[in-house]
Amino acid sequence: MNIKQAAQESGLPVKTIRYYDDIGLINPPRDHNGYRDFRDNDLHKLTFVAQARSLGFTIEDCRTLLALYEDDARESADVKRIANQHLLEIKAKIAKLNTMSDTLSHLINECAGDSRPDCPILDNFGKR
Amino acid sequence: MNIKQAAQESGLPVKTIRYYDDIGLINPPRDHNGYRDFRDNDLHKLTFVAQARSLGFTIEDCRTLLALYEDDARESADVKRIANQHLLEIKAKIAKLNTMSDTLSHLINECAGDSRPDCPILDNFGKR
DNA sequence: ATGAAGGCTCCAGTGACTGGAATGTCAAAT
DNA sequence: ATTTGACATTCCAGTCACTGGAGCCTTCAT
Repeated sequence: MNIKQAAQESGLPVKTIRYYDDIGLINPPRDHNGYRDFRDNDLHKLTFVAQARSLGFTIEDCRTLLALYEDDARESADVKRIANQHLLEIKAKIAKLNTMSDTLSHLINECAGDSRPDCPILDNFGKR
Repeated sequence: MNIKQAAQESGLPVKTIRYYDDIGLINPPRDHNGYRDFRDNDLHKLTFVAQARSLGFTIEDCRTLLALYEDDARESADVKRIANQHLLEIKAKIAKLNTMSDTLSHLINECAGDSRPDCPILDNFGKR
């Protein structure tokens, strides 16, 4: 299967797939013409990575998870540890964004938003 | 005032301040020796940008907001519009992260996390 | 034979810094 | 007067995960 179809099946852009090959995340064989030839195995890896990335795992996480995926002797505890660590990071981000959201909402509420220059948002930014 | 003190007062790293100068966000005058000399005005801008950045505004937003900050004839509606737009983006990010968090939490709960290889997390990633 | 569509590689850019090297300046201690 | 150390400067490279584009090659249909 050529790269375009692999892109359609995995939902990843062609460019991204080539990038994943460049960094050694996948390693599809090549045809006589140099074209990548995607088999089931490569396609699985692509969907795997696509899923993991959509959950916010880094590429390096994906590399580790893929290795575990391929390792019949893995221990699910290893996977769970990585996932838990990542979950904590997600939650930390959410907390930070919530704080931002609250602060910003408050400022926006205070601001008249009319043609006058007075603006609590800017006033607040100017404060130390 | 030298850059180090400006960094302490604004809470920004020295490197970041130089970077803000490079990209023209601030424009402190130079002493005879080439050292930047931060005055009240520059310090205000630095704290302003630090605040805005901490709320997640992009550098380009900061540039616009700074211009409004310095513009006596501004209309607070302009500021409010930018802030509202940004608030929407923050909320979108939160929503996305919440989805990730939920999905991941669910998978983690399903995973035994012991020495056996069976792992619903990996299983799910393999699915399309 | 020609043209379109798809493949390939390589280079550069994104955002917002951050680290490091090489060099210059200043104030204080010797 | 010199030396040391802290601080300043610029410039280059790297981060992360792509993304866009140039230039070229292959395949397939007309």
